[in-house]
Amino acid sequence: MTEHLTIGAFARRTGLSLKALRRYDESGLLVPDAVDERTGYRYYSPAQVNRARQISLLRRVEMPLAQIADLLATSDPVAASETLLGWWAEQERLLTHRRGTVDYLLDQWRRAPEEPFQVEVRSAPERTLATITSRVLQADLVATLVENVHRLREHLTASEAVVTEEWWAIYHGVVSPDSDGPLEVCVPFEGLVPPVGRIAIRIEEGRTEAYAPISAAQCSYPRILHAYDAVTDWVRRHGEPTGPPREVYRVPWPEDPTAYVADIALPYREAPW
Amino acid sequence: MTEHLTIGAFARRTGLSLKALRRYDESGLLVPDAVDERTGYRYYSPAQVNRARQISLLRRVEMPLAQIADLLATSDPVAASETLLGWWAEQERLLTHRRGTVDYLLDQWRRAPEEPFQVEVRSAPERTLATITSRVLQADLVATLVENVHRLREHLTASEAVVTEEWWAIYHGVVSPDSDGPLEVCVPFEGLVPPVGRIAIRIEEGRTEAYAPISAAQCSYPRILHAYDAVTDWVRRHGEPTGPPREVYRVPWPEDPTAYVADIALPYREAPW
DNA sequence: CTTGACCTTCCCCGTGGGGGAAGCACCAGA
DNA sequence: TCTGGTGCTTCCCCCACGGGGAAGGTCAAG
Repeated sequence: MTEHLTIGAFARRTGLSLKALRRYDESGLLVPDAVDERTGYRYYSPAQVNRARQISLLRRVEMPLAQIADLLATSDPVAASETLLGWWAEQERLLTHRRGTVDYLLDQWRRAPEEPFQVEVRSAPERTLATITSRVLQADLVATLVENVHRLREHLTASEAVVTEEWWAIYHGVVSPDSDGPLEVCVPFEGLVPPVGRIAIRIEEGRTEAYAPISAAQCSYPRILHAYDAVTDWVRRHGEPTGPPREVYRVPWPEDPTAYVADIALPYREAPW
Repeated sequence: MTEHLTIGAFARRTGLSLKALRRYDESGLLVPDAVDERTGYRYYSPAQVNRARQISLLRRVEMPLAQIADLLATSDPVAASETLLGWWAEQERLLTHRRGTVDYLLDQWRRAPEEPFQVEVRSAPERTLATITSRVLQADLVATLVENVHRLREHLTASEAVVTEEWWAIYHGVVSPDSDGPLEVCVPFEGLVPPVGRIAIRIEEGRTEAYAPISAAQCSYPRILHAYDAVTDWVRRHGEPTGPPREVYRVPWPEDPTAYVADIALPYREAPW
């Protein structure tokens, strides 16, 4: 049982190709037990079959070689299991997000005449805001919004400021699985409030903004992208944006999914043309 | 609005990188509206933004460029939707199968001392078989088994042959998401039966086979791989395989998941050593 | 000894880009 | 009109993860 296997025999036993085995040798992931110095022939030991099969399986689920190396370097099987599980959870998360993107594309094609969005213009006054800025991936977006609004409201009411239902989120960067903002959650108020921890207090200048009201049903990804598209297109036709887009929530979340829940707003300046 | 956009402006509007845009130009997937012959500058039209954004979204879900080209060449949005949906279903199917592979690996690490399989040897007599051979991917495996056994039994009983509960499936090739057999479903019988349609009648020689009995719980992917491993290892230690492995079902499917349901069998010859 | 199967290295191919160098092109301000 | 700075061009090399195949050396059985 201590005999050596040639690369071909080893390939048949493990389900790996010759090309793959040579590459894994090169990269150090799976080095033959012995290499004939004269001929360069690779000889594998039967004891290596197990590792090779694990590599084969991990490649079948498309784990990168570098991560396979890390994983198999973990001696503790419990830790290895957790690493693998974590990686796999990430794969499932990615798939879930992609499903949303596919849905959006299907939306565009299927009901081609998507109900149009009313884009309006309004002048927003200067306001004093309490804000929390964070980098967040799409998966954690809703939780982050809810949590930060709650923290801001708690701080403001504890400071005896006057707050309303109104709040908004400014997307300084794209929030997607590949990109994490930054995202600034804002609650406007009246009063005198100190900053604390990650809560900043700042003045937001007055501005003109184009906005589209959306319903609760339209507010979830990916349908919300249609509203962004509509506002962005409108602004491009009438002028140019002067800042990042935002979602403005002005009422409590309604029961009725067709009821108004928020505005997608984009500050802009009219074109000189 | 009929102005041309430089590649940089177009990139910002569409979320595609300069590199990507140049590559899409090269490959014909997204050719600029105009190219200055003298300078080589690419100029895109605003009307191309839509196509570019679709490409961007499809790339985010990792659809290959060639398939994106096909998809966007489809003029009928209904047909395009169906193509996209079909492709997406395939992605989900792949993920489901990969989850099985991951589970198998976790199995190996977590309960390291997997209950060992009893590998026995038996001599199988020559039999007359009715068989259906088909190429099938892992996803359709169970349905194919059930359906083909049913068709074979129907034909045999209609021909007044004597059949028992026993049947088996011979895996002439690996059945996985990447590989589709061939798979031969066999029902042994006594009597005189003509072939019909895809049903073949053949003699199977007697042979010696190593086998491991498994329970219903062990029969589903990926746990069943452990049984295959056990038999294959045993055979390698005692001789060499003389044919493809099979799953032999000898009793009706039991209620109790821990009850015996099948054998994983591998014909083999004793080693000359 | 021959022959066929098996092994070696080497290079090019693919996909979908990223990084960066070298060299023009464009536009605004002085 | 010159001069930046920015933007655009091509070109080449790089990544992962191999597949395909050429050219040539090796092994083992008949």
